[in-house]
Amino acid sequence: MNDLFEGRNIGPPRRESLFSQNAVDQSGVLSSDQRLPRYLALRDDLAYKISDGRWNFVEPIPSESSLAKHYGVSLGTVRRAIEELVREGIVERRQGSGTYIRRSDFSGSLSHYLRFRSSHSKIAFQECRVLDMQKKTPPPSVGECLGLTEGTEAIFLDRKRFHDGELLVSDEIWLEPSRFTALLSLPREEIGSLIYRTYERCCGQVVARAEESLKVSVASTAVAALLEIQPGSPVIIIERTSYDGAGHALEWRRSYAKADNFEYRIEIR
Amino acid sequence: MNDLFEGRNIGPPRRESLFSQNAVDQSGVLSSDQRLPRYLALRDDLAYKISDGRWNFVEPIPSESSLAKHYGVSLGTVRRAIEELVREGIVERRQGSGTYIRRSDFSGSLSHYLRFRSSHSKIAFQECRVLDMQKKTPPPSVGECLGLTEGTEAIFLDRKRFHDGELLVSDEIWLEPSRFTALLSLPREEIGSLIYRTYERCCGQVVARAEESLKVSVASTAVAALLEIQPGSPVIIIERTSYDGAGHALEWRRSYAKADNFEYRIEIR
DNA sequence: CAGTGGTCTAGACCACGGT
DNA sequence: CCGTGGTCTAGACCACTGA
Repeated sequence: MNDLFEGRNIGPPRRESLFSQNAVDQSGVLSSDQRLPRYLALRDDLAYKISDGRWNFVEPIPSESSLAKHYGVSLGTVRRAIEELVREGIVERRQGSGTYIRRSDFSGSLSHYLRFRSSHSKIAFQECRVLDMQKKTPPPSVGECLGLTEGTEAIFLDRKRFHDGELLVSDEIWLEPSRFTALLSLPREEIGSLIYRTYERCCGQVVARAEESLKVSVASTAVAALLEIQPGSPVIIIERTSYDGAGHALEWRRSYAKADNFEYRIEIR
Repeated sequence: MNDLFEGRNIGPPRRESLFSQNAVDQSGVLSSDQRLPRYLALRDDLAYKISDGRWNFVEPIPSESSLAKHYGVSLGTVRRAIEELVREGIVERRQGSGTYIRRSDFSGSLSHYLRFRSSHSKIAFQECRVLDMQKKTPPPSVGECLGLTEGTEAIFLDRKRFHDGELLVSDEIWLEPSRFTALLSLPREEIGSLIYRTYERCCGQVVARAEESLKVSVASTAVAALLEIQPGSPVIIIERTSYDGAGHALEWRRSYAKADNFEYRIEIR
């Protein structure tokens, strides 16, 4: 039970302040940067323990009061640390139940902002098909992004997304090869639209975070063929790099989408 | 001095709880929804006082301790309320100095994400020119957005933005007429690129918040002429509605930009 | 019903900013 | 130097969840 906690240390009393009531490293806790506020040191330690996979998604992490007791800090400090993690989207609180590790649902992804004008029904029918999956040498920039040495093969997927039968998005996906070998033995039909859940179920890889960029271009003949549109039509290009909890790149992808189906809204403050 | 505070009430003791130590409406304070947590009631009251312009941008709002005393709540509750306002971008704290009302700097605006490939110099030279300014009847959708009755004239501006001498963005701006009449007597040359500062200086109108949407299209002949590009080239269309602190729409604008100069990046969690 | 997070208080010291 | 926000503690009651 106590091994639920073993990890890095948060830091000794830090700052020789008079009011540091707690002998802070009694129970094998605390140590790190010192000048860092305790709630941040705690945040870092919790983030580390979350990323190394010792806690799962279905059970809550240890309760606030047990954390406070374990680390020898006050409840308020624990709450502050957890608030940070909530703000960062790493964790989510459920009153009466506990604090849970959050998986990204990618609701902030730019490809969420594709409108589907063709769908007159309320529920847009979405279908995903993986047309190709093989080991292949990625372009140098992609290989570098995945942390591969020059010339190493990666896993390549060619995927198409349809809405109400209309082809809207074409994805080119590159995966870090050593972590995703299990995927290659999976029939292509079983890699559905929830590809990140497949990564979890089949390869034990959890995407925690991603970076996306969006730009606009006109379809070359090659891209036009991918999307079954006229060359010269405007297309949206979304590139995404996905990372696990430890910050290692797992996936790089580039999506081409018809530009007339895209609208993005934000609020500025 | 006390009139710095007069405004709405936050609410009587709300919830007949035993631990409600403070006779909460002694000094003319508190009242509102009741079931609302106090820190939210306080947040609402502060937001109201900020929006009605009783406090300015150069001085801090009353200190946490004076707010706590005035409202008869604890310091922690005041801090929680202010944290909300910070999170919403309404206010910003400066340690040792005070808490200040924040003006939006629009750093989150989508038009910030225009890359300027033409500029090889480090500093992109930006120039803004207002080509036209007049009273004009806006399209019904714009008039409605500004809260005008059908057929009422608004103030229209045609503005171009250049980078290193190259025309990149064309703006069509519509302003709520009664608040911006002073603008009409200003020479067009004096409305620079910091148009929101002009609104403040010249008309006393402060933009607190805005909503933006982005979509992609191909240039019609009219738009192609605006941007001096070929018809059929891809263009970015950014529409923005700006609001004052009380939530009234001040400005509606639509910007056309060359698509090949746009790249937007986000992080997903 | 026990346990979790949510709200709230009261009061301490610290670090920073301006006078 | 004083006043501001920043960190931290200790302990209370409330509202919700799930067994």
